[in-house]
Amino acid sequence: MTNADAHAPDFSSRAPWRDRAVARSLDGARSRAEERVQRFLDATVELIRENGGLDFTVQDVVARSNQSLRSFYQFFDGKHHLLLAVYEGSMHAASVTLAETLASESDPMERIRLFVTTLYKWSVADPIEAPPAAHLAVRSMADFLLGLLATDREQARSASAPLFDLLCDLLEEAAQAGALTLANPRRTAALILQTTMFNAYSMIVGGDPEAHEASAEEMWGFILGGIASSR
Amino acid sequence: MTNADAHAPDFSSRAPWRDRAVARSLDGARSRAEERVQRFLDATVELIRENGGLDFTVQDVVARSNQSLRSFYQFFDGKHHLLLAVYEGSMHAASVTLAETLASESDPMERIRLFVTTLYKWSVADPIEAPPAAHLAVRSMADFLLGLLATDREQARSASAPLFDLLCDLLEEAAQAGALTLANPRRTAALILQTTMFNAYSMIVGGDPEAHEASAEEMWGFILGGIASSR
DNA sequence: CACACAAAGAGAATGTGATTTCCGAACGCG
DNA sequence: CGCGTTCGGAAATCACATTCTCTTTGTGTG
Repeated sequence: MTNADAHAPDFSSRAPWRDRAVARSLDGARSRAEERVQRFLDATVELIRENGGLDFTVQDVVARSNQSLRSFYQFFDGKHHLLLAVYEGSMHAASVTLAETLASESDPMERIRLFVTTLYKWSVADPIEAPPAAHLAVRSMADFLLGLLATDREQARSASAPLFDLLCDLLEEAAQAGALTLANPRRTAALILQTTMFNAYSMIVGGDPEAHEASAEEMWGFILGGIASSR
Repeated sequence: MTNADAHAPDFSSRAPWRDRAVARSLDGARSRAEERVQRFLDATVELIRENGGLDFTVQDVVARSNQSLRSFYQFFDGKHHLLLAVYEGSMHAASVTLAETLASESDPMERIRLFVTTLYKWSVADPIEAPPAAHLAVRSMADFLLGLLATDREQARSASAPLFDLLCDLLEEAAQAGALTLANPRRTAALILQTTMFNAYSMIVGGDPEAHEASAEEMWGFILGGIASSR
């Protein structure tokens, strides 16, 4: 959030006047704090990408971001809250990127298909060669997410909301267009998300850990059937 | 595995002759070792059931089973291997119980439906009020399973094999009977298992965390559509 | 300019668990 | 009876998360 996105001129990197102005106007302290928080988040994302999982230490995050333990615990309640923040950011970024991707497609059903296959690819992707946007391969955070589901249902729900809401919209769109009839759009959306995001399980258990390309369509077939029949 | 199952006479609890015979014939040491391993496993299952998760210490397991840390590390490489053993046992027990349940039903499609709805109930059940058999609510071990998927694909695969194989058989049965046409039974089986076992996600994300009863059928509808359309 | 002070870094101290190690008692066997 | 293996008990070690203390630095004020 520190940097403007790529479509707009990048004021932040060359414009000392702006820094000064912002620092002076908006309480200074606040923006400085936000910048420090962001440095922690960025360092965390880097670490997750590098080792494809969550097995890094808080020390690593601190060192990577050139800050101190003291500051870390000033801004975050603990590692758990850091991960939650990263997860939320990741889901949000994913939904934004997806929405952009979807903009080029107008057929409602086709939009849903694009949503599913794209998210699928991100979920299955090797965490190291990260997905295009600022979000992470879902796989890297899957165990955190499950832990969250067990302990803080409400947080899990709200963190997942961006993707969930987007998919709900897509489903209702399709329903409006008469391409689909749904008894319960919300639960259907949840089932689709679940099927897509936890696909690592079936990839591995079902053998053939290679054939990635084929299976995106295969899974879409499965989901499509599930949707279509629920009328 | 220490006790014979309920359908057979229980030789183990009253039959000193048998204990002696076994101990003398099969190398003695081996059976004694197996008994000790089993005590660790039993204690672990108890602990998981009691607090509905994996947040107990190795010390707890040791104390509960009246053995020593030293012995524990003699038999297991670490907590991870203990959990793996418990998970394998759990999946195996689940597949046995399911197979028994299925025996009373002859229609192939109906058998699949029974498989899915039963496993679903176990997966969603409150871990404390454990499922009927020796296996655990899948939910209690879900985060372990995901960790395993990330680190030891091969182990994850083989541990899940009992359920997977059983479902594969059911699918092929149905295919033989002409009730179904499947392009790739193995991947379909994996998708079904995934959808069923990780349903906690969609239960929570999709809101309505209560309505459990309805959703078993709802999910079966989703899966049925997915299967049926994949011809 | 010197001082008070909040912000931020360095890193030692603490606490919880997992994993290892050491020591001595109990047991099976010649 | 004495020897070697097995195993319990408990202390030692390690890795990390989390806290605490002390020092430095930047800033505004008299």
